[in-house]
Amino acid sequence: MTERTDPYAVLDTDHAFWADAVADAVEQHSDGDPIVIKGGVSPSGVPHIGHANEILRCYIVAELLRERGHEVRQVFTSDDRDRLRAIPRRLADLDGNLVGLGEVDAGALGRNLGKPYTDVPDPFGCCDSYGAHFTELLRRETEKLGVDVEFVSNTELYESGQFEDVTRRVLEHREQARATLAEYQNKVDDDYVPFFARCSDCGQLTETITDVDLDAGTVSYRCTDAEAGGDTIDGCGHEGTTDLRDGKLPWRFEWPAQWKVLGVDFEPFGKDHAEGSWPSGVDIARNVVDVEPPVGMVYEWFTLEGEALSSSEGNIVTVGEVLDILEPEVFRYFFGKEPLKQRDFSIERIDQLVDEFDRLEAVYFDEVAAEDSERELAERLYPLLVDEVREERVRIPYTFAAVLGMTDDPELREEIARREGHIPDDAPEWAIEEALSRVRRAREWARITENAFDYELKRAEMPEAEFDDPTAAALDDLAEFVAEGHDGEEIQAEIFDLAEEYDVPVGEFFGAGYRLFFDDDEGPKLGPFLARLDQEFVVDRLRRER
RNA sequence: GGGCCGGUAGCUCAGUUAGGGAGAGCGUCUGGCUUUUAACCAGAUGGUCGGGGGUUCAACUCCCUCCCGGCCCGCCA
Repeated sequence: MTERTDPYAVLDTDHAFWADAVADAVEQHSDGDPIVIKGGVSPSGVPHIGHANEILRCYIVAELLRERGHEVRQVFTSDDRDRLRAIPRRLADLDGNLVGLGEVDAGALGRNLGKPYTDVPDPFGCCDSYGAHFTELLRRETEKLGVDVEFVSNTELYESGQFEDVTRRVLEHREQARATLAEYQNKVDDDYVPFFARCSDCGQLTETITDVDLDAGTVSYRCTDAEAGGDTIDGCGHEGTTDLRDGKLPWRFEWPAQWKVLGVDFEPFGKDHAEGSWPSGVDIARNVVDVEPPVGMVYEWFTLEGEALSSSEGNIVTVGEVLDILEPEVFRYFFGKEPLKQRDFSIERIDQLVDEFDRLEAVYFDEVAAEDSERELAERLYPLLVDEVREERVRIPYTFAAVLGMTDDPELREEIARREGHIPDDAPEWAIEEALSRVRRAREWARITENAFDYELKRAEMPEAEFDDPTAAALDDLAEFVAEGHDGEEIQAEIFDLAEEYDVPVGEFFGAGYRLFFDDDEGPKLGPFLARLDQEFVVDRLRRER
C-alpha cells in the first residue's frame, strides 16, 4: 500500500481540522468534478447512530469541498444484494419503532436465509423487500440529519447491467483475481471463482461455480451449503446456468467495482475494514478491476454508554431517538471530531456534548477566549454544522434548559431564561424560538434518563404528603402571603422568614414545597418559580386544597 | 502470537504534525448574590500527560520496551 492509499496517513497533516487534510487529498486524486463521495452499509437491520459515521463523515468532507468551489455528489450504497445471514432479534417499522421478532413472521425470515436482502419479503409488508425496508429506514434517518444523499441500490446496479462490464472483467481475469485475493485470504484455492450465482430454484446465493462462459455471458453453478456465522445454510443442490446480472461479486471485488462504476473519489470506513478489505480492495482495484482506488479514511468506532454498539445486545439507539434530545447540528458535531479517537457517546451525559458544541460556536463568533488550535478548528468546522451561520442565535445552556423544562408554560420558560440572562433583550424572535426549542429536547432528556432534572410541576393532582403542625402552619401563612401578591424575591425571603418563625429547618421547609409542587425532594429556586404560576393555584396548593 | 489505532485532571476533551509555558469546559470546594436549596457571579482545587528506559541543554511530543482498551490477521460484509 502506497502512502496515497494509507487510510491513516491521509489524516496526518498540519491541518487543525481533519477534513481539510482529506479534502486536500481528494483534490489531488480527483480527475475533475463532480467529485463523488461514498459511504455504504448492508441493510441488515435497524439502523443506529453508528451508521451516521458513513453519512456525516462524508457530508463534512463534501461540504468542505463545495466550499472550495467543487461540485460534489454524496452517494450511499445500500449493499442490498448481500445475503441475509442471520435474523436480528429486533426489527423496526418505518417510523423507527422497535419491534421484537415475535411480532413478525420470523419463520418466513428463517426460510429466506442465504438470499439477497432484496429477495427477502419485507416482514412488515410495507416495502418491496427486507432490503428495501431497511434501506428506506436508513434513508429516513439520513433525511433527519439534514443531509442530501443519493441512495444507490447494489441490487439495482446488478440488475440494470451497470455492474456487468466489471463483473465480466473480473471473471475474465479470474486467474489474476484469484492470485491477488490469495495474498490476503487463505481460503482462496485453485477452484475459486469470484462470483456468487443466484440459484434459480431456491433463490440462494451460492459460491460453487462450475463453469464460466463469457462468450455466452453465463455462469453455471451448483447450489451448495453456505457458512453463515457458525451456522450452515443448506443449499438445494440444484444445478443451473444463469447470467452475469443474476448473482453477485464477493465483497472484496464488489467494493472496487462500486468505485469504478460510481467514480468514487473518497470513502471513509470503519476500522474493521482498515487491515483487511481496504488493502486488498486497493490491490484489486488496480490489478483486476482497473480503477484507481479513492482516497480512503479510517474512522474509529465509538461506544454507547461505554459499551460497544450492538443490535443483538440491544445496546443501540437510533438517529431519531437522539434527535429527540439533541439539535441536529450538535449531533453532526460529534462526527466532526477527530476520526481516530475512540470516543463514547453518552446519552446520560449528553449535556457535555452540547456544552462542547456551544463553546465551539462561541469561539467561532469570538465570544470567548480560545487558543489558536481551538479557534482554527472552530473556524473550519462550525460553518459546516449549521444550516446558516447567524451570529444573533441564542443558546440556552443545556442543563438550564432542562431546568426550564419542569414547566410547560412557554411564557414562564422565556421569562426565566430572560431573567437569568440567557436571552438578550434585543434577541430576534426567531432566535428566541430556536433557543427555547432546546427546552423541549432537554426535558425529554431528563425524562428518558430519569436524571436529576427530571421533575415536573404536578399541576393536575396534588402529590400525597403529610406535614407536621409547624410546617402545615407555615405553609398556610405562605399561602396567605402569596395571596397578598408579592414578587418572586419577596416570596423567597418569606419562605426563609416563615421557616425561622415556625422553627422548621429551612431545608425541610423547602422540601415541603418541592413535595407539594413537584413530588420531589429538590427543585428550582422556589420563590421566583411560584411567583410566575397562577396565584390561585399556588395558594390552593399551599393550603393543600388541590 | 503478529500488525494497526487509541490511552492527557473526578468526567468530556483540546494540545503531540515541525521538542521549550500542561490547558479548556463540566464537576468539586470556598466565597458572593439581605436569607444553604442543583439556575447566576468570583476565586480556588485538581494531572507521575498509561508504566519504565533512552536520545537531547530541554520530551505529553522523538526512539525502544511493557501494560490496558479496541480492530484486523477465519468466513462474511
